Amino acid sequence: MAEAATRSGRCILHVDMDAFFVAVEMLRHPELRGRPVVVGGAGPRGVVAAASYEARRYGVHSALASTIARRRCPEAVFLAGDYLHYADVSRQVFALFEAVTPFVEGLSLDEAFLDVTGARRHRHGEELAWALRERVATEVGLACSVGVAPNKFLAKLASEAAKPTASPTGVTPGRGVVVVRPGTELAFLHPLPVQSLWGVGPATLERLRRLGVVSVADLAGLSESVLVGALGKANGRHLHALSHGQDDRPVEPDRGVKSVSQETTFASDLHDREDLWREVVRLSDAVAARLRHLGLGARTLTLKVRFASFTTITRSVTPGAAVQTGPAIAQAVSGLLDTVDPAPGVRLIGVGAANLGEPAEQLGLFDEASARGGAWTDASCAVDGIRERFGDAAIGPASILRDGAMRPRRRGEQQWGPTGPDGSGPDEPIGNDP
DNA sequence: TCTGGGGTCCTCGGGCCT
DNA sequence: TCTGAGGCCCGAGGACCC
Repeated sequence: MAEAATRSGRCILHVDMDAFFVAVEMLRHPELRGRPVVVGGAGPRGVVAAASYEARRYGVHSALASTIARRRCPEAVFLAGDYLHYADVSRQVFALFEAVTPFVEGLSLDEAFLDVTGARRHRHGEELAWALRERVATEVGLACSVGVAPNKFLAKLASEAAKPTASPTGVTPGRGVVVVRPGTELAFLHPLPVQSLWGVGPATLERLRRLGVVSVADLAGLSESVLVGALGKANGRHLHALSHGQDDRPVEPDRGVKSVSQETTFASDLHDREDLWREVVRLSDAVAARLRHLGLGARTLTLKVRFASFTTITRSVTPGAAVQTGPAIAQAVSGLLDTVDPAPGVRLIGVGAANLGEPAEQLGLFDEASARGGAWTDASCAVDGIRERFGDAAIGPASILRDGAMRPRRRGEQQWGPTGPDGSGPDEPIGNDP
């Protein structure tokens, strides 16, 4: 079955930065090297975004509640994180990727697929992987792990196998580069636990366990019809193909944005509709600014609410015209907010925009401006210009003002959870100083 | 005091139309 | 006029990923 994956002769690299956010912080704070370091939300509802391998020895990992992380590793240095700086460093790293091949598909700031099938005419895939790893280390100062394989999903598994590991006894350096050669796909793949596969999360794992599936080999032993019956058509077919090493998805350098959203978790639950409305206006404004930056409008708007019980609901509306201003989005979402009862307590609220396309004209406040294409569009462009010159905090919707204080927030700020009740959060490393 | 933020994709049910 | 089938769109939510 691996033949299908190799017949095309593709060579894909998956490059994954090692503990990226933490590693970037260590470039700025060399004194932190060798210490347990955690980047993430430091407030009562924050989560870990990244942990150094020294911290992982204590069972600290990404998505772990910060409170638990502190309990497990009290001596760790906790950093609030600086998303914008990480994005800057990411651009440097991606520039090195693009020097190897134009076919680079970024998955996140710290991870990408590279199709080096063409570049391989000059050098072997493995040679390219080692050279790239070396360049990232010498020119940016960061470590990465690279998987080399005939398709994307095997390359991803290979890079995982190349990574360092941490256990209570210590940190074991990774192999750096792992190659899955054509003809060895199934030997590499089948011994792995089934949850290694892309798309097998807790829910799917539980269903597979009921079928007696533990390893990828077990999965490969089931027919496609059995998997479709258990997991649905798309997921069943997908996992059946993966279990046989088959993955024909191309590396896509320009994957367009499909949706834009912004959400926020409150340090303490909100019960008042007015408070929620202020947040909706602020989030709508932020989403609109990003839409304008992308030159897109949204036809579908979604309100997301997570209650104190952690149950989450979404409500969406498709008014018709594609909008890209804060007031237009807030207006559409206001009707959705009216259907929500905040009495039980709301811990998170979010505004999303989907069904993206050419922006339509907006309803205007002023006739003259409306006739020219929309007052809110004009006003929003002016706001964009002010923010460009003076920063995001310089201007915002008046309706989010309370007690004379606006609470602007930049994109990427507080990426990993709310700060304390007073809005404070650590900017400098906290924990036991050296 | 457990559980963030930003995405993508899929499934399912209901409404509408032919 | 009624009914069922099928296609399509929309809304809601689940699952998964980094």
